[in-house]
Amino acid sequence: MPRWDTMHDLPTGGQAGGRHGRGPLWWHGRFHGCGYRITVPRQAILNVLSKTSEHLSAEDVYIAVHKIYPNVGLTTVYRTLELLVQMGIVCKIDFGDKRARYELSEGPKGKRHHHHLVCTKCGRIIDYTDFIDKEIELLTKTEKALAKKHNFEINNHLIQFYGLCSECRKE
Amino acid sequence: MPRWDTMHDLPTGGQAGGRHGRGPLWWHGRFHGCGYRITVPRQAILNVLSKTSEHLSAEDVYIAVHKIYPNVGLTTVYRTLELLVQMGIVCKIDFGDKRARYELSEGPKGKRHHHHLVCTKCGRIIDYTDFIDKEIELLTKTEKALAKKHNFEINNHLIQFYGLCSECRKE
DNA sequence: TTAGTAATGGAAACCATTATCAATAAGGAG
DNA sequence: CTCCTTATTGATAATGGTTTCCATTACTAA
Repeated sequence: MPRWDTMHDLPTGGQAGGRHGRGPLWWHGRFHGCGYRITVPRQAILNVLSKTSEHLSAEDVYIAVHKIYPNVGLTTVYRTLELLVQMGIVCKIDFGDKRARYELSEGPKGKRHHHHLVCTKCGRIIDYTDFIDKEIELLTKTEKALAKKHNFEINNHLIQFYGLCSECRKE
Repeated sequence: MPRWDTMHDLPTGGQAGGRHGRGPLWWHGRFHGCGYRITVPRQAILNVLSKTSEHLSAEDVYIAVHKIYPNVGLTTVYRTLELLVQMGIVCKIDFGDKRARYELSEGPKGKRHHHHLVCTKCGRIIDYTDFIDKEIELLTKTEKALAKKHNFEINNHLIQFYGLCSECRKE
């Protein structure tokens, strides 16, 4: 049974190194800077999010973490995800299926920035990155104008398309 | 106490006439066409939605309807809103405050088409219509390309900006 | 080592939304 | 207008994702 005092056996390296070009554990600084502690559950949760390109629900994360650290509770998963969202490290997305989903965020200008096509019938999600450049251009312009007109400080945006995926169109 | 057999006292005219240029009760045809019945609760709910420019939650609608027709239940409100969404008459929006909100939809090309600025601190919602033309242009282009590439039939889209409203920026 | 405080996890509470099901009313046929 | 069929309704109970509580545990600094 895993123990809380064995943090060192956590697989912390892996993809994180190259993916963001910030070396492994790049988020440690962020945590320390905010006065947050680096704990096993938090590392495990971030690790799960780093290793997938899927849109995980809190329960998905819980199950994945639970396989390695059965002691981590669902409550902690929710709390940690909320914390990460608030820190801007993770994006919380709603696809209309009654459960929030989470993915690592890379900021609007990041390489992996994408939006979603949501199938309203089967719930399938397709990520797309097409037109991102023009999108960013328009968004930037819009953001500036809106910020000026409404004195609104824009930090994030959401774009989603809803419709029927190729499978569901057949029927 | 209102009775179910007094449908005729429902205020059905009013804004509906000019707003859509379709005359009052324009949705009656839609209902009949789908085989749906026109009932007091449904009329009352559509009436409430027609008379406001706010983003009402199911409970908001329930309370408003309840003032005139105390017999209408919350369940029916949920059911009717769901039906209207499915018919495309109403838009269901999620602002991240845990409750769905509803507003009359006017289609992407309609005059009143707008998007939202959501204050992540106080929850305030600001409608905006700026850049709608350019937005529509990009969206149309994007929709076409995505539909082609992913064989996805796009029926709707969602754009939202998140940030801090003028009030919340002060603190 | 020792406080002091952040973090955790199990259980219970929350609360918007749905399912159930008997009672009721809309709309068409006669 | 009346009857009949079936959609619709509404009170209540159930659901299920998310939060709250709170006693326990584990970092961190001194």
